[in-house]
This record gives sequence, C-alpha cells and structure tokens, in this order.
Amino acid sequence: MRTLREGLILQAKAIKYGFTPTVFSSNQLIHLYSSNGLLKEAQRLFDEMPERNAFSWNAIVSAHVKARNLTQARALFEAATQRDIVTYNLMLSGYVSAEGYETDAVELFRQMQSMSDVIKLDEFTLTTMLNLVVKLSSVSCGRQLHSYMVKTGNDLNGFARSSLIDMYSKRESFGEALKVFGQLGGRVDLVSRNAMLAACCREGELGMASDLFWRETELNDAVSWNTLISAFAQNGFAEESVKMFVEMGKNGIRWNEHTFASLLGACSALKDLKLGKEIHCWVVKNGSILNPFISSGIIDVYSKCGNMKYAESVYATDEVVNSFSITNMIVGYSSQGNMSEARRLFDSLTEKNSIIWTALFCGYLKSQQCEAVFELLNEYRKWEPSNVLDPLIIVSVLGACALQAGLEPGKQTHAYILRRGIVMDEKLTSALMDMYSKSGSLGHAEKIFDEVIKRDLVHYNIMIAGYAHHGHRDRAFQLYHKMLDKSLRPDTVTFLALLSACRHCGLVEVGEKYFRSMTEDHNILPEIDHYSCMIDLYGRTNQLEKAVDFMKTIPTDFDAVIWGAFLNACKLNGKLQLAREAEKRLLAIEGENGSRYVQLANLYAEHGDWAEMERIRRKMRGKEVKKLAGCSWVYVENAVNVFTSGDTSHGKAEAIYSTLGFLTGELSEMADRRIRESSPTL
DNA sequence: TGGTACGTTC
Repeated sequence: MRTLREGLILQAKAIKYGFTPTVFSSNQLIHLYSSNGLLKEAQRLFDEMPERNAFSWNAIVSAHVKARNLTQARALFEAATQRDIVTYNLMLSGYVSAEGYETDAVELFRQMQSMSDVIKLDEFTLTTMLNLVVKLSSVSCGRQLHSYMVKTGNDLNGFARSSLIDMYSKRESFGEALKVFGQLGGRVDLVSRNAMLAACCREGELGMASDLFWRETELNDAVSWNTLISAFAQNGFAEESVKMFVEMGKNGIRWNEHTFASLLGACSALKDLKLGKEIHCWVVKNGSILNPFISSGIIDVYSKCGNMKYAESVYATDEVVNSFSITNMIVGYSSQGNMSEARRLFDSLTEKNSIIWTALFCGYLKSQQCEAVFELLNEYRKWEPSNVLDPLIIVSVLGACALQAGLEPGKQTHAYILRRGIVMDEKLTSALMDMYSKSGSLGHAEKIFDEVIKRDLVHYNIMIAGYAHHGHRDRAFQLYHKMLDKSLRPDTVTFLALLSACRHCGLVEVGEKYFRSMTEDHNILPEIDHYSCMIDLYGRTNQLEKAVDFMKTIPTDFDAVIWGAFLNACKLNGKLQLAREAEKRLLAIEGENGSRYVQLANLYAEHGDWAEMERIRRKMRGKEVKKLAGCSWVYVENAVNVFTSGDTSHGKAEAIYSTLGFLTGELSEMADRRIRESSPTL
C-alpha cells in the first residue's frame, strides 16, 4: 500500500466486507492520509481502531505535528499508552520547527535526558537539537552537543555530520564547518557533501562550491544542483544560474519545485519575461503553482518585467494568504509608480508583517512622495506602537528627509536610532550621512563617516558627493585618492561625484583627467550623466568648441539630457546658431516636456532675441504642454512649507506676505544706504 | 510502518 488510492480501496473493502484491517495497515493508512493533508480522516481512523500499538500513536502524533497542530499533538503524546524514542523525537522536531515553542523544546529535551533508563537519545534527537541551537544562536550548546555526539558515536551518521556542518556554518564559523567535513576523509557521503556545498554558498565561496561540485559530478543529486542554481541566483550570477539549470536537465537529473523556485530568482533578476512564461507553463502543468514559493516567485518575475496584469492574474490564484506574493505585488506597483494601487492592496490586508510595511515605505520614497512616507510612519506607530522600527523603514524615512533637506526630522530619526539602541549597519550609516549632507550639515555627515569602522564604497561616494556639492573640491579629490589607497574600486557614482566637483569649480583639465581615468584605469563605461556633466563643464568655461568635439565622441544616441546640457552651454556662450540646432534635436526627443520650452525661451530672451522667444512660446502653447512650476520650500514647525511664484494657498499666506514685504523693504533700504555710503556725494 | 539536507519578499 503505497498510494492514497490503494489505501482508500483497502478501507472501502474493509467496510463493504465487514473486516477489520490489521493494525499495520491502519497505521500505514494514517500516514497516507496525513501526507495528503487529510488530518481529519487520519484522526477518525485512529479513533475507530479497536487495537493500537506504539506505531499507531507515533503515526497520529506525526500527523498532527505535520499539520502544525502542536497542542493536539502534545495531548495525544501525553495520552499515548506506548511511547518510544520516535514519539519523543516527533514531538521535539514539532517544537523546534514551529515558531515560539523553543522553551517547550528545551523542556522536553531535559525530560528525555532524565529518562535515560527508558529511552536512549539517538542521532535524530541530536540533529533536531542542533537545529534548535541554530535557531537560538546558542553556539556553546552546539559544541556540547557535538562532544556528546562524538562520545556516544552518534557523529558517524551522514545526517548527523550534515547537521553539524550546517550548525557551524550558520552560527559559528565556516572554518569549523570545513573541519567537520575534512574529518570525513575519503568517506564523504552525499548528505554531508550537500551540506558542505550549501555552507560554501552561504559563505559566498562560490568558487569553492563549484570546485567541490565539479570534482565528482557523478555524486551530484537534485539537491546538489539546486543548491548551486540558487547560490548563483542569489549572488548576482543570474546567467550562470540559468546555465546550470539547463545543464542539470542535460545531465538527466529531474527538475523539481526547489529547482524552479531558485530559477525564478534568476529569471526575475534578468527580467526575462520569455523564460518566466515558460516556467509559468511548466508549473501550471505540474500543479506546482499552488506551492507558495513558486507562485510568489512568478509574481516577482512578472512584476520585475513591469507586467502587472500577469502578476495580478497569478496573485488571484493564491489560495492562502502569502506574504511573499503580497510584498512582490506592492514592490511591482511601486516600481511602476502606481502607489495608489500599492496602497489599495496594502489597505485590503487584515494582517501586515514588517516587510510588507517596509515595501510600502520604500515605494513611496522611490516615487519621491515624502509626505506619504511621514504619514505612513505615523500610521505605523499607531498600528504597532510597541514595535521598534525596522532598520529599512528608518532608511526610507531618512531618504525622505534627505529629499526634503529636512534636517530637523532627520536629527529626530538619528536620535531615535541611538535611543532604541538600533545596530548601525552600513545601510543606516550611509542613509544618515546622505541625509546630513543633503540637508546642509556636512560636518555631521563627516562625523559619522569618521566613526564607521568598515567603510564601503557607498560611504565614500556619499562623502565625495557631499564635498563636491558643498564646494570642497580638494577634499573631494583627496578622499577619492584615500579610497583608492584602501583598495576600494570606484563605480559610476564615484565618478559622477568627482565630475560634478569639477563642474562646480570649472576645472576642465582635472575633469578631463577623471573622465579618461574612468575607462582607461577602471574599465567603467561613462553613462549619459557623465557625458552631460562634461558638456556642462565645457559650457561653463566658455569652451563650446570643445563641447562640440566632445559630443562627437559620445557613442550612444544623444538623449534629451545631453542636448539639454548642450543647450545650456549655448546659452552661457551666446551661441544662438548652435542653440537652434540643439532645439530641433531636443524637441524631437522631448517635445512633451514643458521645461525644455521654458529653457529655450529663456535662452533667446537672455540674448534679446524676442522674436525667437515668442516663436518658442507659441510652439509651447500649440503643443498644449505645461511646465511644472518650480518651487522652494522650508521646514518649519514639523512640516514642509512649499512656495511657488504668486501662490496664496498657504494657511498663513497673509502673515507670510506681510513679513516678506517688510523684509524686502528693509533690504532695499539697506542696499540704498550702502550705495549712498560708498558713492561720492552727488 | 516512524523522524533531519536544497527554495522567496523590503
């Protein structure tokens, strides 16, 4: 009796012909019901059994443990007339794999230890306890268990070894894991080898993992292949991951749900819609779409490819609440800038975990909706008043402060981190530095930078950009060279910061040097922003001919940013003829952008060419494009106050305009006085 | 006839 069908036939016959199945058959049937998710049927059969043995009790305890029904499992465990080590192990593993039963697990283990005359701890007990040690991060207990295993000879089994490798790699050190693996000598079993592969991947030692994997390819099973496919996908080698997947099939190893769950990660990183659809087909045919890992993975692929309609259709088929699917949907809507849909989904949830909240915070920040970030923060505090904010929520809040140059709320957030003793990781320190730098408090940014022990590229980039924007070009350049001395490799952001320092200070030669160094020394391809920065630099230093020559060397098609920068250069140099050329190109690419018309009109007006200015204005009206009004803002009394020209919508507009009138009067009087004092008597 | 390795979201 191997399948549920066979079991059901047996039970039907028993009822029809009025015989009682053997205890052995009934025990098997309980397992079959349980592994097919039919807990009630399993329980009914157990209740109706006229005779039971130790296996029967184990089968029913196991059924409840599998169904995560731990209270009932424990009640049956207590009621069992016969208990052996398996009954204890079942209950123990139930506690260890569930959330919040750690104390029960420890107590049960103590009880087991005190009953050494009745039951004897075996390798199953010990490997289950090793999993608990990982969960509780209790390394010293892990070492004690290891010693006990050696003493009792329970460390020789493959699963015991693999659990030790797993425990050391997750909680102690990779070195210890290697040691356990090394002790196996030539007698390496499949399970330990797979555990070691996983440990290497966890450590980021993909080279080592590959060596182990390819050394004896005949030893690899589906788990070995899946481990590597997943590791490549997780570490930014999506193409490698897909290649391994294909190779796995060629090697005659069957793909399973684990394979596809990992492959989906690679597929979404590649934004490969075609592959995503192929996987989708496969999992629908195999019924794997019901697997929560798979369905949320497919939603992720469609979201990353920008196809929310497909994502929605898969989301609609989720039968149980899947927080991964929900998060992926929210991230998908956010990346499309569709925050109202993201919010609608969020509001429809009765239960929200911290990651779902964080996804919405990140979405608002990505769409630059700073006020929404702050409002959401208030909501979160009402919703979860006792929760310490997730560090990524804090990063989003700091990002919103940086965008608004809101030094006060930024400082309050910093104080919150210190008060709650939140660990400052690299994301938090860089977000804080960025906030201080963009809010005009470069000194504070510097202070944090000095205190960070493990500085990464992002820290340096923020600091270099901060110096550049505050006009400290020499400090920017010095820090860049310090960074190189520390063997950190610059990226496109670093060079944009350096070039913008040159632009602000009109340093053509230095700028050219850094621009060349990008490709020549660091093999980094310049992006559109680097090109436009250089054009701007030439424009500001009245070297329009150089700008024209430079533009000829740009390999990609010029886009609106480049032509916009060039137009600005023409404006600064009064080259109206060249401006007209740029105008044609610019409006062809970006004819719907109102700011471009204003830029052109201002250029002609500045050089007194009123006819041209009028022509552009007419063109703009004909196109019915609008320019978003430029605005300024100031952070006062816990709120951002936005001002546009001639705007009277502010609640305190009257008082503001009267103060403005007063200040303007004072200033002009002051200016007059200065002129009078410095001019010779008329 | 029972129990442990490889899979995801900000």
